[in-house]
Amino acid sequence: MNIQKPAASPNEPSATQAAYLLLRKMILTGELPAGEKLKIERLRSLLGTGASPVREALSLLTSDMLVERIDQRGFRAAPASLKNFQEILSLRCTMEDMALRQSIERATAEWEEELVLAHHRMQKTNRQDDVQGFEEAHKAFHMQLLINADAPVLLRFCSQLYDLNIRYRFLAAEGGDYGKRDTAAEHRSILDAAVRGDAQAAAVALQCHYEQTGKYLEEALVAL
Amino acid sequence: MNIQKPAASPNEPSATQAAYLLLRKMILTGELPAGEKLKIERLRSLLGTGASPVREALSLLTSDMLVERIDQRGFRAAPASLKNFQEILSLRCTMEDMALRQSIERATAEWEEELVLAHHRMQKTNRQDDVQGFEEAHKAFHMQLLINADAPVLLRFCSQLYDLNIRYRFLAAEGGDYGKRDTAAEHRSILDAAVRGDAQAAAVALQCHYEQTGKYLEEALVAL
DNA sequence: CAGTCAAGAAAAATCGATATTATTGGGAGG
DNA sequence: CCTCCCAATAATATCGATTTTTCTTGACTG
Repeated sequence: MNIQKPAASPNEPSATQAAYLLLRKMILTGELPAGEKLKIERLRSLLGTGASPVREALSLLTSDMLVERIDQRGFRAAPASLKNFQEILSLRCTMEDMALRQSIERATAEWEEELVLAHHRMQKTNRQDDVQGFEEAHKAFHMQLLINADAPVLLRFCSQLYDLNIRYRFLAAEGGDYGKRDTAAEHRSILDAAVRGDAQAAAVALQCHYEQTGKYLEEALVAL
Repeated sequence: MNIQKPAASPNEPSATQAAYLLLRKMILTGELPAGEKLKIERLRSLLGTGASPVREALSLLTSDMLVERIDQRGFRAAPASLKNFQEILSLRCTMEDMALRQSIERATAEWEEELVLAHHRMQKTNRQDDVQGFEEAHKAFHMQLLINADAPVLLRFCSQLYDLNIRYRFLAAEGGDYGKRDTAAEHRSILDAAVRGDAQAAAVALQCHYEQTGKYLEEALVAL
């Protein structure tokens, strides 16, 4: 007849999941600085949970290359370096290029609509106003560009690399100032090319988007 | 007085590490079939250890895409499919190509020597005789080809993809029969080109190596 | 007879305590 | 004064038991 369990408890996530999400966010935003030792006891009390979920969450974060695990001597937030940043940027360029082209090649009406939607949602968000919300929408847009490639492993890699990159954005500028760039225009030209079905133009626009990001962030990262 | 640890034991690995290595091997070789539910209790008794190390090992294997984790309903061995195999093969082609070219570009005497050594060790091993040993040597050779690229993230991806691919080899043919292929010759031509410093030739030889593998395995995998 | 629901069973997730291993700081010997 | 070794300390890793959550089954209702 009706929905069984709508409101009250919409599937509470496990403690591990909660810990995973929170720790991930803390590392991405730099709240847990790169290279920092991650002591179980400290995180345990921070999260108000037992040691097991914490350890498991950290193990999962290892997969995302956000945490390093050294057998018998604990965990630490993955170190950051200019070199690492450059490698990530370079990998993103080739892998997202590949994914984007495949995605556009297989374009469907549904995908295009979702893409336009994702772009719209991102536009509607003001980064100054709601960093968290913007970041989510921004990632959603970029992933939507690629998702139609129907290549789960490639997608996963791209998602990982995206997150690793985000971390450097926070590292470079606490406030998240984008400088003088007109990212909105960059996004729009990618969107337009994608919707037009012009894989080549979209790929070029995306590359350009990344080169700009790279140039901008490298300046800020020389301090590392 | 209290004999703590006769230096004899060279750093016993943690239970988690042991569990990780064993489970990984069992999944790669198909001893734990693709898609199979991985019940903690069963693995716990199999490994003769507690639940925590098992769970942690499974969490780590998630990073390698060898295990899937579904919140609150446990773990299962990653499913296998022809499509997944093809994606992995295709990704390997582009990523290893990239890594190999970079690696050769930066060639040094030490690297070349290590490469020749790795090749020699692989040649010396007979797969019929010692599957485990051959597989290790084979992976060592392929990774040595790429290691000089000095790109840790890319290397990690390649290593992951290699392992995922290995799994399909075991899936396709228990005995590990390589059919009528002369893999030794293929390996040699890659090695020769690499040592010669001819990145283009090496990359082509490697691609060829993979195409052969792909063709061979696809035949055996149609059953999936 | 199909669908619903609840009790029981099974499994996952978590906790609290303990065993193990690394790290640190201080003192003896060189 | 420095180095090396050892005890004290801190942190990690692991265990065993308990708590939730999911899955199964079978009786009941419409």
